[in-house]
Amino acid sequence: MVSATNGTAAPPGPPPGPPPTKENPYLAHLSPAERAIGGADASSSSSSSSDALTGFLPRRVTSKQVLAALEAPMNPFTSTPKPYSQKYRDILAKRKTLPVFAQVDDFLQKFQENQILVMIGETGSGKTTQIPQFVAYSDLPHMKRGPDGAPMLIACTQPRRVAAMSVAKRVAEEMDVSLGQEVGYTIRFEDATSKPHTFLKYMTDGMLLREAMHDKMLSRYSTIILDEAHERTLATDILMGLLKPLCAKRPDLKIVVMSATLEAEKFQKYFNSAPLLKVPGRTFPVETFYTPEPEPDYLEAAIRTVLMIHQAEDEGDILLFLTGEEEIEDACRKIRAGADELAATSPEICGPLKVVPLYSSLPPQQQQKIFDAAPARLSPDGPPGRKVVISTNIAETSLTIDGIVYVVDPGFSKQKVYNPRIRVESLLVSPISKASAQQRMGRAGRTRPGKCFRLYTEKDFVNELIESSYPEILRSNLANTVLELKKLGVDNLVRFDYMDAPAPETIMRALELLNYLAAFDDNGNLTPLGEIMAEFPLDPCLAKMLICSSDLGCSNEILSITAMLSVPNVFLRPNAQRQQADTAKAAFAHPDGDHLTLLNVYHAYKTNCYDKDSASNWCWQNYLSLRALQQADNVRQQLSRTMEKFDLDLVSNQFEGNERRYYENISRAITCGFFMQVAHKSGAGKSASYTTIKDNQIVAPHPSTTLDHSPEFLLYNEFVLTTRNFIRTVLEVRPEWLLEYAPSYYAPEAFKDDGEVKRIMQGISRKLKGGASSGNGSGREREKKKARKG
DNA sequence: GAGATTCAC
Repeated sequence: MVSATNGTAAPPGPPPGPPPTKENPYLAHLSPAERAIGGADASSSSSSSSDALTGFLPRRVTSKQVLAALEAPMNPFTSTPKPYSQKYRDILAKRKTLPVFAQVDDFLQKFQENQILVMIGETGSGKTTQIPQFVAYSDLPHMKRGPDGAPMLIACTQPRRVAAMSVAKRVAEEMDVSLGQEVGYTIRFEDATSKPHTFLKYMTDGMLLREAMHDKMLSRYSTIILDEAHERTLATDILMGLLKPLCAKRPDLKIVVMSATLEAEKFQKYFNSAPLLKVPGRTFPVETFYTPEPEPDYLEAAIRTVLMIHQAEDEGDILLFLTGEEEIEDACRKIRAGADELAATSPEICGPLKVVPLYSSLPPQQQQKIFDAAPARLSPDGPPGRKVVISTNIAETSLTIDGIVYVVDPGFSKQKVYNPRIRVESLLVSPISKASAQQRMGRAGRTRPGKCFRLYTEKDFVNELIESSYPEILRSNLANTVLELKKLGVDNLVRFDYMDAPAPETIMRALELLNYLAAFDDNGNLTPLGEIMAEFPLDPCLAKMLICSSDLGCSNEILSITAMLSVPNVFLRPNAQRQQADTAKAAFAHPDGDHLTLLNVYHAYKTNCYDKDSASNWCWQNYLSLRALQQADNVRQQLSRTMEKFDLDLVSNQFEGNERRYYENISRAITCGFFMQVAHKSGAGKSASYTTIKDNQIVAPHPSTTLDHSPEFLLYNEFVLTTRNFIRTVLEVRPEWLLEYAPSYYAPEAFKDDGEVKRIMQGISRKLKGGASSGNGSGREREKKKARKG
């Protein structure tokens, strides 16, 4: 039994767990009544519901037993006995044809004999729906009780909310139970589970990570299944790093890591050579074509290829992958023009072509169009119509379009990159990985055999494309993650067992920031403030600003601003109506900065939108995104609950007759969180420019700003690297506040170079020291006037 | 005087 902790070759035998008792070593964790499943006590009223599970020994279940139980008359998973419905049997017949079903035996054996199991299940294998059910027969979580008296749980994590919801719904149907009872899901803003009944829970990976913050042992879970692990989201990576050592402390906990395609070896190796189970997929063959020579202009080549397919290939829809909104809209226009020309010149060969763009910021109504049928042929014996969807990589994983037969893959996507030196995340058009290329190709073979046209050479595919995309953890600012890890009890962040360790500089940058924000003390330990900050689903700067706002009497306002900053841009600016949109925005503009403008918008939204109709009308008239505003409202509610939990008062300062003060306190609170993101003006008049403090990057306020002047100090929410260095969502701040709320960061000694900012800070701190002896307020007031002149 | 790749708490 020595190897039980590391998931390697645990010999067949009693599973690790509670100490054995006389009657049945495997049921010791059950209450006496529950132990009777073996058949000894048949008099209890609930026994009939358990008939199907008679003879089941937890984690020593055979495929024969499972297959028999699936055919039983009564559902053994419901709390009161219930006969299976006809629908259940119909679905069961279909389930049995899934590739995973052929491997129940293999799965159960490997699962039961090992603590950790790695599974490769290709698309269409049925792994996401079936494996958790197989685990349920083995774990019997509904008959065990966790530390809080509720049933034990099987978790299956997903990177996306929609997947968690839709799979849970499907599995509830398959098990003939109601969604939210025995089978449920948990995603942000929505918990469709029932504590006394749920034993199988689908959830987003981020949600399980949040739960781990409050229960480090994850003691309610008997098995955790990490699905889509190959996507390597930040949350999945952190979860893997937490679960690996947890296995030693929880010998009864089992882990299944499910992944598509390659890289299984990497997962196996990481989890101490865990065994591997391969399940074939069920897709149609896709023939792949490469270009003989590299294409100098992929956009032009893509358009040409789509039109070529339209002329020369059999009926079937096309999916083209491009990198972004602008490129997609551009390609749509050009392909429409090309198709019109073809239809005019050779109507006997080319039928009608419907061109549909797809990207995430498109309103849902427009996104639905990807599911429309291809246009009909113009005459009964004319050439068939065709649909072409031009999409970002949203169609690679998040959205599946049935009926695609041809995929055109230029080999590029926009990817996030992080530069820790200047603490900036930016987007870069980069070559995709082999794994992405495979994924794109697979989209052609979902309903029948297809073709994939890669607009690069085979040689480039083999030699130039990396195997898999870099995991998110290597491409992100980790401030938030580092805070979370500390809260999760990870002491040494550098020695944490990452599957791929981030650059030390990225971690150092995060630690530094958290130390300046006073979330970490100088020894790198979490402060009481840091403990609270970690509870907010926010970036550390936002969390700090929100927490500070209570003392400044403006938490209601900062709460609204935080929510607005946490959702996509609320301002719409359709190409054809830019001017009208800008005029509409001007009505909300606050001259001192965009944060205050956002506050105006939120207030206006709340006063003008009291029902569905008023909301959509008002937003439409004001060029605002209703979707984003509703989301902001949702976020605001969630944050206010966290505020209450920590007794952070929700308060406002008086506005009437006190406007200047009202806004000043809001600006001060924002400064508490964002003092590290401030730029200083150099030069004057039209030649004025801004330089970020300490990082010394030359930046310009983003043209979308509502600021109407050029203050000496400008705080920014975001640094964006596009055509130039822009700072977006900016706010005028006073240098005295900087020194007041971040004395160590702005102490004159903390500046390496002698610059103007250092001199200003020297001046202020001298005055403050002088003023301290002569009282408080008046000295500071004089200081402000002085600073404004300078 | 610009321009969002996608998810997640």
